[in-house]
Amino acid sequence: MALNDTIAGLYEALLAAFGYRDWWPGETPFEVMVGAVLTQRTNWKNVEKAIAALAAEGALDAHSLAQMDLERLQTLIRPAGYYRQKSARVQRLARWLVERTGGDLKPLDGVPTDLLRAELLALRGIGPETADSILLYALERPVFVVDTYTKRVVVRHGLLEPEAGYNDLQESFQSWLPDRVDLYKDYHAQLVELGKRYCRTRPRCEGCPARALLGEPLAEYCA
DNA sequence: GTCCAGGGCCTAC
DNA sequence: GTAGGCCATGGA
Repeated sequence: MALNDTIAGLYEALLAAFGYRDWWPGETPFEVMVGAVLTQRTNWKNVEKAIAALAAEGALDAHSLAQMDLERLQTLIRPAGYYRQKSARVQRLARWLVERTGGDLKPLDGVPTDLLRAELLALRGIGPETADSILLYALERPVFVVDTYTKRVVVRHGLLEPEAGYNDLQESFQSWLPDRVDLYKDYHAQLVELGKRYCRTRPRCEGCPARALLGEPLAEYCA
């Protein structure tokens, strides 16, 4: 079977197993942007608490966050962890948007995805996954988001070498899949669910819905 | 008590 | 250029 078919088939299998994930709830695209930073290496439940605190403060907009006192921001987002780093990251993102568009997301519509990605990556604290999460989930750009689970699944089943980097994984998925925002969104969500359940640092492969398509994982990962 | 979560940066070899 | 340390809260 061609790899395109395998990867497409894997999505169908995951969808059947887990159901549509309806990922990344958020009242506004800006809230999704903020969440992308807050969720770095952090359980989403904790992020929700931080976002709720920002919402209660009426601060879920670029202007509010751009000018908020840093210590106040730290207090509000504390439940999301790494609050000293994340407060600065969120504020840099907010200030970038204010300078870029006056604080609105609409004016970004005409900006090429590659240019936006470069601008986001230039912000300290915004790496590839955070930038791509913003592009895909907040700005609806067809960019595949790679995370640690994505790499684990792909490498353990021998689809790519362990040396493969973020861009290798991203380009591979984008070559394997049709260029569709809705598919990219849910596929990433499905891979996260798969990873959480079956593909942690210590694999628990019993019942894994990916095995039928991808085969048994390489022995070196099954110790 | 231990593990881990929807990363990214900085520093040392 | 890459391995290792660091950031921090909260739930299982």
